[in-house]
Amino acid sequence: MASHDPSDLLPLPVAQMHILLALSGGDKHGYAIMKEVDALTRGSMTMGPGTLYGTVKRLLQAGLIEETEERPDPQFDDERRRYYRLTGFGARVLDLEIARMEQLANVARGRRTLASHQTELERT
Amino acid sequence: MASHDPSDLLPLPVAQMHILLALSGGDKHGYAIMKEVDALTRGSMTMGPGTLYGTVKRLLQAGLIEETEERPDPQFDDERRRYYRLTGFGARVLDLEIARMEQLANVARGRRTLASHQTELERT
DNA sequence: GCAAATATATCCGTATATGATATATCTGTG
DNA sequence: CACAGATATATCATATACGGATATATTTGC
Repeated sequence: MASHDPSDLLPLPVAQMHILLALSGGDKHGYAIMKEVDALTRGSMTMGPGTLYGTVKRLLQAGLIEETEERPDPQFDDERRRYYRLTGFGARVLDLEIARMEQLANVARGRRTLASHQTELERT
Repeated sequence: MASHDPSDLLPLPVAQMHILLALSGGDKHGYAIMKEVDALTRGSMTMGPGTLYGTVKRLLQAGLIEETEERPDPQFDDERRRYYRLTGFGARVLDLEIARMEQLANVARGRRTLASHQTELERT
């Protein structure tokens, strides 16, 4: 276990954020995470296996996700699968990351709409 | 000058996004960008010179920003300064990146509220 | 039976991020 | 005027992150 303060991990690398977001909808195995990321970004971000498994390893090590033995649907399961779950800590980090993105987007939106006229806040 | 399709550059690395956002408020020199990033993120992201000048170099190379000879306030200027300006291309990329963040944040918000665990969001 | 999809994993080159370090100038204050 | 502290730019080395290529094996559908 590394740091206990979730804000120390911000800003979260994009790949990590995507995986946490995918897992926020429930436990998933690696391959399912890949497809979920594709769906969540409407196909604009395709995550390959290199990014996925490398990032999963980092997330496990940082305690943001954990592997679980529970098989969501034991009847139709595939033995090869390894399921991952968002930890409480991971959920807090994800919430903070979402808030960070929203805050930035809001600042940006404000600027882009004002962009035509030069607001001159005086120099220091 | 690399690719002409702005969406090829997404997702934008965080440092690049911060600098473009800082410049969206008007031309700025390096040191001013650092302080602006600090202000825009309410002090939660402090950008050091290593990140700043390295990233500026990449942004110049990618054609997202350009150096300008115009001195915003020639009377009280500092010769050492190098001013940077968002290009039209850079502005398009920034807009797309903002939209990307908003889209992700919206997806995330939807999920988090369905997650049935009470997050302590400050009441507005 | 066989092809395609599913599933995991690692390697490695490239891209990014960042603290440390260096250098020099400008500004305000005593 | 001397001096400190802020301003300003730049590079280096290291750490971290990303992503294509490759490998291997199983499962599913036809």
